[in-house]
Amino acid sequence: MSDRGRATMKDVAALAGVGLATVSRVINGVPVDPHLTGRVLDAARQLGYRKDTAATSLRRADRRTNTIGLVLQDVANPFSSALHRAVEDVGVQRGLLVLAGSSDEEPDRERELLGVLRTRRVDGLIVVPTGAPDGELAAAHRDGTPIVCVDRASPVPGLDTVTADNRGGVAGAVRALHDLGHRDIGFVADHSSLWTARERHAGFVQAAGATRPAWVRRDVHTAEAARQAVTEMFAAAPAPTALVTAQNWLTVGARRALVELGLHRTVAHVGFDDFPLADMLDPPVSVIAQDPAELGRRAALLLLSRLDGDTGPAAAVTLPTRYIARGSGEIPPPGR
Amino acid sequence: MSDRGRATMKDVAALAGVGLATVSRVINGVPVDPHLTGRVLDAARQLGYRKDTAATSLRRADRRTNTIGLVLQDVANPFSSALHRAVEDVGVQRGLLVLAGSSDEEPDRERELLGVLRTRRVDGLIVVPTGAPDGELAAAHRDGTPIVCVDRASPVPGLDTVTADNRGGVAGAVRALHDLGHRDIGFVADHSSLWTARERHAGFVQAAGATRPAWVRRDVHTAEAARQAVTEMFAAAPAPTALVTAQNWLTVGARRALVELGLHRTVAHVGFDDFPLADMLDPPVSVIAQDPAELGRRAALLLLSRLDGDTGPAAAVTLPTRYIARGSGEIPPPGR
DNA sequence: CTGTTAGCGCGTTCAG
DNA sequence: CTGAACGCGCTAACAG
Repeated sequence: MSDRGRATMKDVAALAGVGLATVSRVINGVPVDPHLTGRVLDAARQLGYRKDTAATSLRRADRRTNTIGLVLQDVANPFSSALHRAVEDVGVQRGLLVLAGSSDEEPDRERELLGVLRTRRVDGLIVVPTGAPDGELAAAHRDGTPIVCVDRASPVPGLDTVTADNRGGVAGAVRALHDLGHRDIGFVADHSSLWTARERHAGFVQAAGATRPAWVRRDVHTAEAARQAVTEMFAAAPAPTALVTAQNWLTVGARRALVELGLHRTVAHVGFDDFPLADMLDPPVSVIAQDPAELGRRAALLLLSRLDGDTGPAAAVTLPTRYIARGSGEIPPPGR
Repeated sequence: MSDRGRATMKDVAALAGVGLATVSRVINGVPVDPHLTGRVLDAARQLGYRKDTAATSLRRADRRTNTIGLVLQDVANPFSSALHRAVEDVGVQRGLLVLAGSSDEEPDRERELLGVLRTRRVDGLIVVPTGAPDGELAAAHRDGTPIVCVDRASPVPGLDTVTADNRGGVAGAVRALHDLGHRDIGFVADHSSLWTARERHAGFVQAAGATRPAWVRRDVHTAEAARQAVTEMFAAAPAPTALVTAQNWLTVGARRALVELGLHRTVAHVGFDDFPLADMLDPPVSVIAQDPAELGRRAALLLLSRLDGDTGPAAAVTLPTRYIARGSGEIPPPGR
């Protein structure tokens, strides 16, 4: 055996005094004479043998690497990391490892990541697509790599998707505000290049109808920008009596502005997407919650079924959202 | 060429009308006749060729896979995911991909993950160790795989470590409370099996000296358990005038208890580890902050230097913590 | 059931 | 400079 570098099957075979294929069989659980099995396992243990996944997948007929690629917006983002964890949990039961990367919403970075993952010959891909037309995604699809888009619609036709009912969630919350008596409702959303932001806006328009343009702020991307947008919105007269913010960081920035203006107990406020400690603010923040873990779990299960040979038409799973009334969304308009 | 499955170097060579080795040279940037280079690149583009990382690393002399393994407590935990992102950012500049997994503090799961990562022949490992003696870690070390332990001390002698100054951070915060006049200080910490929990406790003891046993609660693992522990601590007389909680979820649970008891504006409270929205609670929560991203960045840089051949003795980097005064820790004791 | 042999796709000799 | 031959560690097909 070589003592620099790891032991190989050949080393194990030599030490156990059996053929190479017998070692392969034992290691892979193919029935073999129990006596030989013992000798092989002993030799393997003695040498600290671990089989080489790269060589295995190179030789196997199906070329499986037991690895799936996961392209997220940002692995450090709570939404993304909850999704990541759910994918990991499903994968681990099948012996799949996850290669995760962050696109930061940049199409170039997304392409690069997908390229590297393709080079790694991952068995499948789960992607939160930036939405830009993406040759790598299309190429991976043509290569026959199963791909599931999650959280957002696919930029490439024919891919499985798992998304939340963004539109319906916002529309429902707006209707609830309307039922409370609110007629003047403001709206703050993220970059319109994002499918989710467009969907949430569509839900708002669907339920709120036409409103003053100054009360609808789109392409707001950071908590700080949301703080400014909301400050402006409520500095001018007339101001809305209720506010819907379409992303969790925007919700936090908006709340900060409302506190600064002394309006946080006066203006009704509902955010899209739940966040930690939302219930510990004063008043607690009502939200339209989606379940990132469930999005990830469903995407992973869908991918597994494709890996198992399911060749049915592309699935489009839509998961419901859930309104969580905590207080901030239940404030009535003035004079009611 | 094969149309099912991807194009190989052979396919590219055939299409370009050159030898296999020439394609290899062009793809790997070894100088080649510019005319041939063009033909090869054209053919590669035309076939959507991507070189196969598995085959590459199998054949290369150094066996590099350009992959590093990252074993975290939980990829979905904000601390872990911030660290993950920092590792990714350092790695991406070197073309390294990250295989991340969650140990959930379970030694068995940790061992299994490390085993799989070893099978993948990752170039290096960054691990938040559970602390249990771990044969896989030791074996990987013996194999010559560079390993950096981060956030916690290494269970295996001779590994590089990057940790925060847990002990000094807590001791400093306790001294600040003492300077404010506090003499009766409670303490709540996580499982004593965790190195960080033991260090933070040591820092508390070092600065606070002997206190009533009922005011020191260890092995408290969840926000809910912290809520109960703090409720009990302040239900009995005498109760402390200040409280230090040694982990962010425990801090949140403790604050919940203080609010329920109506003591959140009366009892001084300092938490270890910052968390989102700590500044938006009332009163804002003072914390001993560590920088998970910096921990990850330093660990990754240390790993890279090992990959570059640094064979110096094991490094033990300790990063300072930073006290963030927001209000809750600046409440004086009654009658002062 | 076991052993032998031939490649998987690529990098790296070695001749030309 | 280029191309042919070899082998990395393993599995699949075959022969015994």
